[in-house]
Amino acid sequence: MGFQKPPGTQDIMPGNSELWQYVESTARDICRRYRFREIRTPIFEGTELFKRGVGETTDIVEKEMYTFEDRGERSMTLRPEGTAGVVRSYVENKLYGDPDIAKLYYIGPMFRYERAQAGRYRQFHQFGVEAIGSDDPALDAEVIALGYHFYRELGLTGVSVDLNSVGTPAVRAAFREKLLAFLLPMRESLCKDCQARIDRNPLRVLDCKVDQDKFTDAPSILDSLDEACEKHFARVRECLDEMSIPYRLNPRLVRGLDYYTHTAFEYKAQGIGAIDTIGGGGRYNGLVAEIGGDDKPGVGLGLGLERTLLLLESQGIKPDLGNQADVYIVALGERAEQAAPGLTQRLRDAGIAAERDYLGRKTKAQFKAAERSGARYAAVLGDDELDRGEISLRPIAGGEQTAVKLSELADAIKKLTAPTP
RNA sequence: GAGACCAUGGCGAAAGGGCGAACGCGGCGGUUUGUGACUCCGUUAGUACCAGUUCGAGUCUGGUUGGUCUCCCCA
Repeated sequence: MGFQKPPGTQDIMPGNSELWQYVESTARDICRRYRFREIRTPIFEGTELFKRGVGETTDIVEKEMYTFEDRGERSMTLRPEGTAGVVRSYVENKLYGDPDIAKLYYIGPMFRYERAQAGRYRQFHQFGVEAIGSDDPALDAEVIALGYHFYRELGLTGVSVDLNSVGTPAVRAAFREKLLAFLLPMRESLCKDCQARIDRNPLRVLDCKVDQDKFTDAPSILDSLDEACEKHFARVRECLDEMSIPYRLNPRLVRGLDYYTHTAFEYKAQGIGAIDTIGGGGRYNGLVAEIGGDDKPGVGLGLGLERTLLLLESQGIKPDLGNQADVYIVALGERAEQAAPGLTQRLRDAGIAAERDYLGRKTKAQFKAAERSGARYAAVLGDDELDRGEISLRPIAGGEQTAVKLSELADAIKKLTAPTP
């Protein structure tokens, strides 16, 4: 029957879109305070960018990208994450030439071809920030703080920060060997998934839910860090402590993108089905060079907006969205209907959210519509009022209606609907 | 990529092969030619789609599409 939206996508309808706007404006205001500025990059890029940036062997690149050939026979991909595009833009626009580091944020859709489930969609939205140009561990901490601040500002509780250091590529390679030496002998005793993971991504085996207890003696990456990594990580933790940002050390935390170095972190919360990660990020010191720019270090995060919204819902948080009308014009009779458009326009000119009936409905139905509109007052216009150059303001919630001069209607409404503490 | 469950009006929800698809909410109209939230009355779908079994299917079978959830992985 008719057309349907593609699987794993959503129509964000009125009533819900206001909630999105609220979450987005919260993100923007956080960024204003942390001095991150918005960047808007294309939602598709050349496929090669993601292969290079995200990593050829990641799940994202191997099986989740929306890749297509454009009419010029170039391979394009709908962005599966935000960092690669931002870094590309950083390099292309030569931001490395700026005297200050780049502190950028974005809000927008991402695309991954996966089976949808609670909190997972094929088109989803991320709020992300990237700070490029400094290796200061304080910046890692600031990015972590920003995300934590965002959730707290929305009123969410139970959001925790998992923190790890994944070192440098050299550190990781060495650790990988150590880990394999530990895992391979016990290979047969591990669950099926882990046996497969040993080959693909041994670091992830430690995260297994089934075999948790078998890994108590497993080597920890935190013990394998070299001096520079360790120093950086220690300073990150020190900064977080000073900022009063709580976190949980999780040496088994591994992120799904290849570009992370040193700091890696995830925000976790319960309440979205089987999913507990609501956002994450980390440092990516080799990425800018990989994309073809100067060897600039960077750190960033990406937060799932759908997951944030889901969490708001599961925690029963309902912000006042301010999507109600201020006044509803009830027109009684033909003359009133004649006068209604002009009257409505004058109110809107004065900054008032004015609604009226366009379906030729009877009085009773107009009052019901007035109630639905959320307006606190109905402005009732009939022949009597019209003759006297007046209009009646009737409180929707009940009570006496008062007559107001038509010329003073806007002011009267403003006075009546002014926010009262 | 694999699996489980589900699919009736704007919404919620009945009908476990058979009279005109109950009921509630909501909408519209009337009761009350122009001042609503109460009452009463009327009205508002043919059961996601396609095919099959049957005298007869919303109810059984198969397929398609979509949804929910889970594994994998992540936001």
